[in-house]
Amino acid sequence: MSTDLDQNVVLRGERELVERAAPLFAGAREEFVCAAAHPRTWALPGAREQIIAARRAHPGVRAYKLYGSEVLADDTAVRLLTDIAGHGPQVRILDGQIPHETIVVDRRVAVIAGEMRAGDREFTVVRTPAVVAGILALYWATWHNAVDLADHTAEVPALGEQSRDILALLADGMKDEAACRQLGISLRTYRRRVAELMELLDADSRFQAGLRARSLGLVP
Amino acid sequence: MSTDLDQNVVLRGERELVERAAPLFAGAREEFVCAAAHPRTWALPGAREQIIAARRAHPGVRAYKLYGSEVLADDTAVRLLTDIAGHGPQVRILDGQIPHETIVVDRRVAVIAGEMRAGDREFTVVRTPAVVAGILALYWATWHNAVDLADHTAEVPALGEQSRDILALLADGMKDEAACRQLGISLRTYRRRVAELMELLDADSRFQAGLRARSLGLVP
DNA sequence: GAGCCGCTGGCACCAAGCTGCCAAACCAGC
DNA sequence: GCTGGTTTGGCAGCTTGGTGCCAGCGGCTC
Repeated sequence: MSTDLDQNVVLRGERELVERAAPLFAGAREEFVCAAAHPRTWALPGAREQIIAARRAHPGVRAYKLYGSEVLADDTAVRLLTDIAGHGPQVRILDGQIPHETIVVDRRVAVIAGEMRAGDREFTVVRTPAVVAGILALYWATWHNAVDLADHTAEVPALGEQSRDILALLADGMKDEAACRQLGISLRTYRRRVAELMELLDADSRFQAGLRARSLGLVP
Repeated sequence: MSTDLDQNVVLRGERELVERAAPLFAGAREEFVCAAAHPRTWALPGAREQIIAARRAHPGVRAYKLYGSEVLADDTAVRLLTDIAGHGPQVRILDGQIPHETIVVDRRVAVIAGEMRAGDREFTVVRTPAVVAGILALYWATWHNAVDLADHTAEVPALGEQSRDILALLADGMKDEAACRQLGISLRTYRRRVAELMELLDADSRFQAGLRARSLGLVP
């Protein structure tokens, strides 16, 4: 373990992290921000629960948790995060990857996870105020562009193959007449499909449907 | 000036920054990433040009420049950045603020601008690998969600007050009949406006118009 | 004033979209 | 085979959207 004027410390392995930094996490008084690829970041059993329990003892702490979009593919992770979000912390999902876990406590101390080395991960604890502030600045910039977990799970009505085709045709600005011929279905059925789609998107007009479809990323 | 094992250094004032870190910037061999609120960050005359000239001498260096959305309001800044983008560096605009300037050179050294102190700004130079990597991770996450300057200047057809109202009404899913009454104009004129809007958006159908309006961020 | 814009709104007409109704077709399971 | 439920498509009628045409109303210059 190397020390820079006792400001910046490198910890090796989660055990050491838990021993040295857990009190630090639990000691959060105002703000606890965290970015990670996936909630299952703490390999060490119990460490996670310990920290969560400590945090729940201080409900005044604002907690912000940011994850990469890959968690959305993991149902149990989504459930876990939804549960967490129900207990106070704000949870957002970033459209992209978060390769390095980062935690900042009370705007004073940052912990950055690093590479594996000799089977253990390294964690760097940073206290230099300007560096912590710089990390936070980037964090908030990223946070601002991420979307709330609730919005993420609410959306994406999971539509079928044909519905996607129809959306594509609508997006091309094609008339119903031409679109239904292209799909090899009758005009009546095509419009039925569109109506179903609009109901699914909770849209009152086709304009609104286009809007929603774009918002939900259902169309390129 | 305090030193942590000569790894992390705090520099006071731009003069010291230029003296100590300019060679570092100019020495970039692979990658030069930078985030700032505004390109007019270097108060010291000449420093900026010096660095740019040095960088142009090494065209192999990939340069990434990220700015806050406030620069879009500054015409001269936009022109400057467009010029820069024409010379190789990628320039993106983030939808939000970037309160702390950050520069990372060759994935090895990070410079973070801090507070004013005694009339001078402080700059912190970080070399700790994990911290630099963590900063970069957040940087790229942010970068990924920012949009290219060129896209930004190309889009946004700059529509008037009433057009925005009409977009809002369309987005509400309101019928033309109701919308025109709300605006206090005739149905005929309302539809004229909508037709103009659709031409502006290059849309063949209202669905497509909704799509485009959303893509261009013309509607919340 | 007359004459010339450019914009607006009313009318008419057509095109496009929406939906109820019913018969035909399809697809289980029996 | 038959039977009951679902899906499809045609028809019809209605609503909504789209646009050409022209009259009216400013504001403008000459």
